[in-house]
Amino acid sequence: MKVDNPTSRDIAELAGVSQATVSRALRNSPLVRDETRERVQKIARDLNYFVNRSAARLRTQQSNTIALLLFDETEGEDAQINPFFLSMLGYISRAASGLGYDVLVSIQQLSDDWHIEYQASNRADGLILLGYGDYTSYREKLAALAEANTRFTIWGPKIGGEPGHSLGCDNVDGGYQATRHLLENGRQRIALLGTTSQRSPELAARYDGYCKALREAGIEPDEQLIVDASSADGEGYRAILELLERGVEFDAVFAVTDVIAIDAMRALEDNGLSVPRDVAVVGFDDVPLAAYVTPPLTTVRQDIRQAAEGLVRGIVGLIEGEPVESSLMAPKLVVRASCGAL
Amino acid sequence: MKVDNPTSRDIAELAGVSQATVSRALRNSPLVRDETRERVQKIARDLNYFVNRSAARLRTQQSNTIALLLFDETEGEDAQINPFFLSMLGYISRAASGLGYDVLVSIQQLSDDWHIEYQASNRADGLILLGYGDYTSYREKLAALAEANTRFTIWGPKIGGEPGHSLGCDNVDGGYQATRHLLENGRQRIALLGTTSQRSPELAARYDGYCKALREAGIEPDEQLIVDASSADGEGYRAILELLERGVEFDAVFAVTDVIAIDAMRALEDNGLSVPRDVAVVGFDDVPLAAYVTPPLTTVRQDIRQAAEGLVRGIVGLIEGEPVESSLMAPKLVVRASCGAL
DNA sequence: CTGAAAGCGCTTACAG
DNA sequence: CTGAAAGCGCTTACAG
Repeated sequence: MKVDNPTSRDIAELAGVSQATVSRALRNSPLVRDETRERVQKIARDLNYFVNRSAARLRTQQSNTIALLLFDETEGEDAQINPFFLSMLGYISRAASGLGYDVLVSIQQLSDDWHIEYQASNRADGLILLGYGDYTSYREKLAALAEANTRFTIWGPKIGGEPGHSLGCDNVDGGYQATRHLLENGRQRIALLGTTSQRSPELAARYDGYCKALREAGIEPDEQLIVDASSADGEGYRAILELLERGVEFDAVFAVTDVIAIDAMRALEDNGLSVPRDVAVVGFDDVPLAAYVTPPLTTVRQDIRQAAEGLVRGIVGLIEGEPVESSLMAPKLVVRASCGAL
Repeated sequence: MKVDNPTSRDIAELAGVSQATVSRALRNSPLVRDETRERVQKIARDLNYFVNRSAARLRTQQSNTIALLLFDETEGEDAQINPFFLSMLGYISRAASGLGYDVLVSIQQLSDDWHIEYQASNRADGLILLGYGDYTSYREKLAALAEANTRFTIWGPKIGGEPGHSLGCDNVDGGYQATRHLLENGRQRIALLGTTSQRSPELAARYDGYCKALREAGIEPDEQLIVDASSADGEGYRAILELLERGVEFDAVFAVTDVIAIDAMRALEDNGLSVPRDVAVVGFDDVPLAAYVTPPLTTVRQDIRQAAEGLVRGIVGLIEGEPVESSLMAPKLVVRASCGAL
């Protein structure tokens, strides 16, 4: 009764049926009589038999696997993946598993060109791309994927004309919510720390939302209040210094990322400005640190779980031939102390 | 010249050789003449051909895939995976990819029992288990894996008698380093916040290291200085209050996790004790927050990358039949301001 | 409801 | 150095 690596043939022999019937019974085919099905399944269980997925894959030409390609921005040996994507991974894995798909994870460098291989080699039925939000750098890669009829979905905003399915955060709405919240709390001179360049479409969209909220309140965005800053170390600090140097008055700051915001808060305090009394601050992303800084940072949060589930639904839809549409998710304002509303 | 989903047969036809020769040429077999190999490979490239991995897997009975099973401690819908394991994932993926293996990721609940299936179904050649450090709860599962001849390696300390390969942090050494550092900086009355229970062997080992350092300095561990505390919210705070209530004198605290340490620092400050002037504090883990609290926390760090690479080497060794031994990695003390040494 | 048969696309011993 | 052939373990049309 002990077989080492049992196959469906072994089960068939023990059950006294054909191998085809075993296959049907294990897949709960309605073509099999109840009694037969149960007998076969019991034997399979007793033998610790599991369907050989390699064989099933070859036969069905499906892998029931999704490849999750994480783009690693840091060239070099030390992989530092954006923690936002890392925490998405947990939810992606669960959602995929719920739909019967395995998840293959790979870290990719900008120079890598293996994307197409995943589907072409039958290792995966489709791809989820994380960290490819900056379409401008990846346009060619994405075009090549589409050219090869690869199914993929991407986390990021759709600018228009890009191939493939995407799911993104409505960054315009996020910037709008942040700015509007400051306005509602009586702030009038709201500085923007970030970028207006289309090189970073996600960040530029947050700026657009900022402008929209201001104009809605009858305020024309003021060049003097806008300072360029990236999320690199010290950029937020430097931006505040520049603002102070300009001698322009301001009573609030909207930073397009939490990293910039936290850095900026330090600069404000160092220069004798109290947050939020003198200057209210709002960030974007809700990084784990945001809740722990002093004062705790008001920020805009993207629902990671919803995003993950949307991406999985998207790629599975593409794989199974259902219609899927690219879409944007509404972010949510998380009010803490730094904006002065508490 | 355009074939939709080319197979090795298509390449063979175009190259005017047999399908077997194509297979050999693509795998760089020395049996193939240089000229032939190059001709075949060029055609494959031109056609965007990739070896069908499903077929290769079935034929070779290998998947060249490692399953990474992350244990999720939070039962329920909201997957909150320990960030330490999440960041390990990046390095595991790279190391595996360097050795020619794909990585399949799955989040598992305690109630799940799919572990065996991964290898039995040919989805993976072996498993890496993360978050299964508390052997006592998993002993049965691990025994079942071993019983089924599943190859696996586990992150955690080996207590003795457990089946399978493991790689862990030398927690005794970590606790020893932390305590010894405090002693060297003149602290004599060092409180321990944590647990001595064998239910948490990793934490208990840190306590053992603490005792070892004290005894080496001629100090007998004092029951009065040892307070039970878990990493749950507020436990570190409560532990300090208990210590103060006992009325026992102390000039330093070694907390077995950073979470406890950070919580404890807050309690100390709230009770008018300055860190590190009155009480020096050392934690364990080097969580991201540790560098950002005030004062920055001195702590013990495990080398995530080294751990990841060790686990991958371990499982690949098992798969490829090389001898592998379970081992412990030495952690490293990261000196910041909270211990008073800076 | 069940079985005999074909075939998915490779890899590799065997023969030359 | 190359080819013909077998076979990995399934799933599924086809026939009854």
